[in-house]
Amino acid sequence: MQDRYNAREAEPRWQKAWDARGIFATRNDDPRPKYYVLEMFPYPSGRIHMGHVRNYTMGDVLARFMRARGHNVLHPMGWDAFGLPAENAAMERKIPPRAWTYQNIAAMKAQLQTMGLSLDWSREFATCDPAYYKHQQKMFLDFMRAGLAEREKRKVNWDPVDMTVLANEQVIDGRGWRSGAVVEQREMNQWVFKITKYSQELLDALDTLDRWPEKVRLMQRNWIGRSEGLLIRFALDQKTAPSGESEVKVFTTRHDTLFGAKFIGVAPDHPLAQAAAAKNPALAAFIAECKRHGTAQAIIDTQEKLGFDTGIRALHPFDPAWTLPVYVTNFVLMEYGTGAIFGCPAHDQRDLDFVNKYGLGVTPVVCPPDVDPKSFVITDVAYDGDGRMINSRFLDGMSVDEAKEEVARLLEHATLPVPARPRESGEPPPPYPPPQAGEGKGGGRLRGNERVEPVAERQVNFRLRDWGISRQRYWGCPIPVIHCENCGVVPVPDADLPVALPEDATFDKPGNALDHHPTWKHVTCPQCGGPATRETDTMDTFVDSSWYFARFTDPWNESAPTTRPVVDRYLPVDQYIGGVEHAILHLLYSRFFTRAMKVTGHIGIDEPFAGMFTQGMVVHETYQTAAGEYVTPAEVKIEAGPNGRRAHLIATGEEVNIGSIEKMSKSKRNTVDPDDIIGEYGADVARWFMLSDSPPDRDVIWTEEGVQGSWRFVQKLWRQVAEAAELAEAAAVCGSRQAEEAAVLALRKAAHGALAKVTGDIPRLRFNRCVAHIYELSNAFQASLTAARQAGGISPAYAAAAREAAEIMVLLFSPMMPHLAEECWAALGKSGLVAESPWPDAEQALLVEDTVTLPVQINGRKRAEVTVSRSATPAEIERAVLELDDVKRALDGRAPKKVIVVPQRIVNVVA
RNA sequence: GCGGGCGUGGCGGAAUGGUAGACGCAACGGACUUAAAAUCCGUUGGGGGCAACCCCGUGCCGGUUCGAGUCCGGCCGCCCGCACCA
Repeated sequence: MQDRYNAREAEPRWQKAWDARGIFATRNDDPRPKYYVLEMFPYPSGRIHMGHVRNYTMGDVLARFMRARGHNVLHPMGWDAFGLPAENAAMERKIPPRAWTYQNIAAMKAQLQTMGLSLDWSREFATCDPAYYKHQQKMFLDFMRAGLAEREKRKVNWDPVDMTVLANEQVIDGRGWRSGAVVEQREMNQWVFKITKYSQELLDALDTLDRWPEKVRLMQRNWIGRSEGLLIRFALDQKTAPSGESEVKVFTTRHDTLFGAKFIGVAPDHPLAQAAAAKNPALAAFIAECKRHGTAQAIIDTQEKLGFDTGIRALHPFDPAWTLPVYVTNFVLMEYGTGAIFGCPAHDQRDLDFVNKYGLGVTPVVCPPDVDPKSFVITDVAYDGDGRMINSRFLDGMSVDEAKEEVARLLEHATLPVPARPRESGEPPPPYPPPQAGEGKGGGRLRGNERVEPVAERQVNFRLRDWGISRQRYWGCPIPVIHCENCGVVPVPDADLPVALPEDATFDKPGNALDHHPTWKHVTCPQCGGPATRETDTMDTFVDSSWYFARFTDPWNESAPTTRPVVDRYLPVDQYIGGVEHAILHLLYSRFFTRAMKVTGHIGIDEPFAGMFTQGMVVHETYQTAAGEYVTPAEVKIEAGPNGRRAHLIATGEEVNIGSIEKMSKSKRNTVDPDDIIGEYGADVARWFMLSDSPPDRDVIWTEEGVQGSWRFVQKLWRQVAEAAELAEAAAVCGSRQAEEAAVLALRKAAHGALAKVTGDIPRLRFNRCVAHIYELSNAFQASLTAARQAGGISPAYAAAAREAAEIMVLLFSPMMPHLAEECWAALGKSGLVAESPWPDAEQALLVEDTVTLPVQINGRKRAEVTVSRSATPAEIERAVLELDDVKRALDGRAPKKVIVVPQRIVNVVA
């Protein structure tokens, strides 16, 4: 046996051995209970980074563990292969997106394979493969038929640099999430998925996802943004209203404050604002000014609330003699509610700031408890708490909730004439539950000869918008529809799928290469046979990743996206692992998509991911030269001494500044290449270090010292196992020694204790604790071996115990360091592979002690210990404790006030 | 502004309301070595004492409890998410 473990030589050897036996290929007819482990599949950028190493190691530990526990584990991998970088590469390097993508996939796959992951590569696919996206196109058509995919004229976020439309979620601080360019608003025809049909359901079902991080559920809850309120129609004073306008609809959650109303505020792009601006150049200028600020200058906007009096007056719903001025305001959003509010300054800070600026007055209508209504005034801090209604006529004395109910009740029974002109835009989003046929807009009932509608209706509003999926890009899944002058929008017949991307697109001008292609879009209409054009928009890449987890269950099915019995058996994913940056978009879209697939018969469940885990980032120190340039960790040598750490450039010896710890990034140059680490130390060391120290959901700091510590531990394990193997061989020839019974028992207890702890911690993904338990076992093992060596002889019983401990230890670290485990397993003379060995069961008898040592506290401070029989009664324990010298001294002859005995835990004497 | 999370040695972090600091890193001492590396053995929250031991200590201030890092209330700080959301 070698005295050093050679990872570079051993790791590829064991990878080949696993491969040869095909042990990670999952069979769909395997009858054992299934367990689906999935890590978020990567975008094929060309290189893996440490974040991937961490993510995939965690999933692999779980997969190997569950496999050893007898499950039919599905652990697949694929490629999120569509996306803009491929087109950028095409432009910059004249390499077609497809070639670039597959080249990257090959490189990254080779890297992943050096990690020794227990992946079923037979299920691998890339989303850019027509064999994948043809099913996606099929589902798009199914969604269309089910009313879940529609074409709408929409105001969209246009990224002028990427020349594409972005979803609201992809606009961050008014800038494109990828390009960083300031986003413009444009009206365009867009395909959308009707995710808002599921707003309530997506919200409600969050409560059932008990194995998701609370943080992620909360983020989704906020994103969906449900609010209950009242939609109130304010009639306009006809003398002041623009022609054709008779009312303004307002959504409010504070209808209790209606008697504190001082103005109506409408968004700059509200129809009423537009109508008023038509005859008022100053107003038009104000609106243009608002729009110009619009997105980017959030900071300035938050400070100053601006408005412009339209001259229009609205009638108070409870008092036609009371009119409210209608202002165009810069703090009301067209995108939320109806794009109009009524302002109650006393109980809303924004309204108060506004009113104070324009001198519209303040009337408090909710009086806090324990405050005298007569002296209650509001000057510059609004009161948004609970209280009793005041200054509110018939509402006076009610609570906020009672007042809300009363206002809603009265106004939903009052009526106003139906406006003459149907609204075009500014309609509220669809109410929940959806209106029944025959109800809704344009309806109303008759009063005399006049059509009337209620003044108000209770409404639930959601922040969530429909999901716009059209992208003006080449490298994405084509939307399978055809535009015909005669027939309109015609779905591509199923038989003609896939609508494949042309291979010969060119990328020499900005915009959509698919649209620029000379021939691709010109087709005949499937309905009338006349000339027609293909849709040249492709789908948002989030569509691709919204169902890949389902496709993995049967990627061989050529005729359908899924095979029902198979997909229904494997889903939901038991444990999904990925970065928190996908907490909203990807996870919410996938949840919607699964429901849409259910409606269209492709799947039998609602929730795709039963367990979700968000892992932390990999962070690293930064290094800067005196000139302020960042340098990479590889260029730096660190020296540590009692006076701290110093860093020098290896090349020149120049001292560099050790800077803050940050997420690994190219710009800070603080990345560490997984290839370098695996090449130098081996995959097991990289894997082990990723699991050590930090809890998996927190950031982990990558340090050279830590990696070296892991490397030393690998060598230590190897030596220990080797020593145990030699002991076992020697056992037959050694004479027996009875004195080692205690050593045998202690060693066995250490091994089985660690086994029990690791077995409990892996399914909870508490890998840092698993690592600590394995260190502890190794330390105990080391101490035991040293003591045995010094005792001068080894009994067969001890040799057997050492061997058992070694085997358990190897099995315990095998999910984390699978190559080393195989090498050790072979050294122990075991036949077969660790990867195919069952997980051992701890012997319960070894987990309990015959005697227990309890800490003894006096007045809550630990002062002594008492060792008693495990089965001792509290009375017996109390008697033993009172005999202790320390306790006697503390009591000084007096009787204790109280003695608390917590069985198996602690004793507290109250003196 | 709203919501959530976190705050423990030199550092990363352990600790079902029950012995605070497991385990690792770093540092220091010793053994082995001509020497170094590697390895092995030990020390390492602060203060006091010759010692047995004693006192203090989980961001700060209070509270509940026999007992609080953990629960409750109020501050302070950091991180994350959302944000004129009506």
